[in-house]
Amino acid sequence: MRGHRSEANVSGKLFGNGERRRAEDRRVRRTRRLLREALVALILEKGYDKVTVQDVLDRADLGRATFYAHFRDKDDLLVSGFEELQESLREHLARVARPSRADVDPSGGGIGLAGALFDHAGQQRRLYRVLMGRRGGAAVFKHARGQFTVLVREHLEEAVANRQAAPPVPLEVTVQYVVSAFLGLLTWWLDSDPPYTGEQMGRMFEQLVIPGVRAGLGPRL
Amino acid sequence: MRGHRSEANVSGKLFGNGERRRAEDRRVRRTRRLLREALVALILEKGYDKVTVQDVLDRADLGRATFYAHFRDKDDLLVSGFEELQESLREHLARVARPSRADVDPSGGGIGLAGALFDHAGQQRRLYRVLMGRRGGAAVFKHARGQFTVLVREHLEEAVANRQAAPPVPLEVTVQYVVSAFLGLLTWWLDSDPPYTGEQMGRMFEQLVIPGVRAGLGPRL
DNA sequence: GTAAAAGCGAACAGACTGTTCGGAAATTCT
DNA sequence: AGAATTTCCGAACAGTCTGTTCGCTTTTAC
Repeated sequence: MRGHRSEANVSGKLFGNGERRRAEDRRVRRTRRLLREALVALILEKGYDKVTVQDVLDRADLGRATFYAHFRDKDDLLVSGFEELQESLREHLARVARPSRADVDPSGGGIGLAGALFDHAGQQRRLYRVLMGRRGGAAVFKHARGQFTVLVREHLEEAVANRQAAPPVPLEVTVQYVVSAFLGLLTWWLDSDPPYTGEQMGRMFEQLVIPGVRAGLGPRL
Repeated sequence: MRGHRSEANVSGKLFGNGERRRAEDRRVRRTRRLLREALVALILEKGYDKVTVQDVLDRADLGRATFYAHFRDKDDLLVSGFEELQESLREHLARVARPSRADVDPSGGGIGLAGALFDHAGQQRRLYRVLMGRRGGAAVFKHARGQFTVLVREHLEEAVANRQAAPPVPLEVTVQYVVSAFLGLLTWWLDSDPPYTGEQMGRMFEQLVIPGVRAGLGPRL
């Protein structure tokens, strides 16, 4: 019952004995799992804002002190779920997505980056809905948006790296455009549950957004 | 001290005596103005979520009971500011925007719809930041998004009214795309304060988004 | 000037937060 | 299996915020 999540795994890659990625005390795993499950269920029922720590406690059937032994507050608990998802996404992308610049130049072998993301979201729909949907917590959404913005910015910077003229639209504006369009379509898809597959959403996203990106970045060299 | 805002102005277009839009009790005006000003200032300082009714009361220097005589809760107060802004926007649009379909066919006399919106936001920057920016309240943002979605949907439905073939991308997807891109650029512009005028932002928005809309709606007839 | 409306301020019950404690229970290590 | 450690429990706590009530005072409209 030492500290909070922030302290966990400080040791990095070194572990005490033979077993890699040493499992924590079973009670700890159990408690955290129960808390996360309770939170997710409650968010889907009432929306993040209306869920209190008290609700989570009651649902998970755990003591108050126990919660604060593991998480600083409600946000902290939600973020822990987000980090888990991030790991899963990383693996998914490595498996299905085309190597690079997929969102600017959709001609490679795998599906595009956007498609891969929609795909992953479709598989983990429940969790995505909680983290990214309208019922979810704004804090995590902002966090995710930030990460995603960095990703897109890198892609587009690479795309205009060796041009001479400045693009017709400032790069940052185009970045914001892409991110907004993507997240907007994603959350709409998650929340209103239309009959399109993740792959279809990815294709539609590309049809809509890529022409604008081309226009924003300027003539290809 | 009867009821809340919801009851106000029920009479619609009929007023008791000669004066149109009869002014309310001066104390009422004063109180509401003080509350709104306090809320706006506090949101810009701390962000909507962290502002409590108590804060607003202290800042406005009003009694607790007085607040609840006018507004149901914090959200209600914020929404009242939103409605005020909406009125102002309506007038602004009537004055500067091109008549219709401005976002699909940017060739008319005035500036485009998007440009007009950016323009208005630039003039009322402070209030817009509070209502639409990241520090603002999610509830109002959702509300605004809803209204704006209806507007865009109508425009696009009109644009595809007499086609025979279905568009390559379902209309609703295109609608969500346009709304997301617009609101994304708007909030970014409001929050991070880049050196572009509202008119410039409107033009950039059109450069980025219109190609996608054309692709999404399909070949023009 | 009078009557009606609005503001005041104090007090209230209810909910939630985040922290503390010692004792009870589970788990790990040997 | 037994000892040492870690975690959980549960109750209680001070503190904050909400939304409502009440009788009294002030301001306003007519």
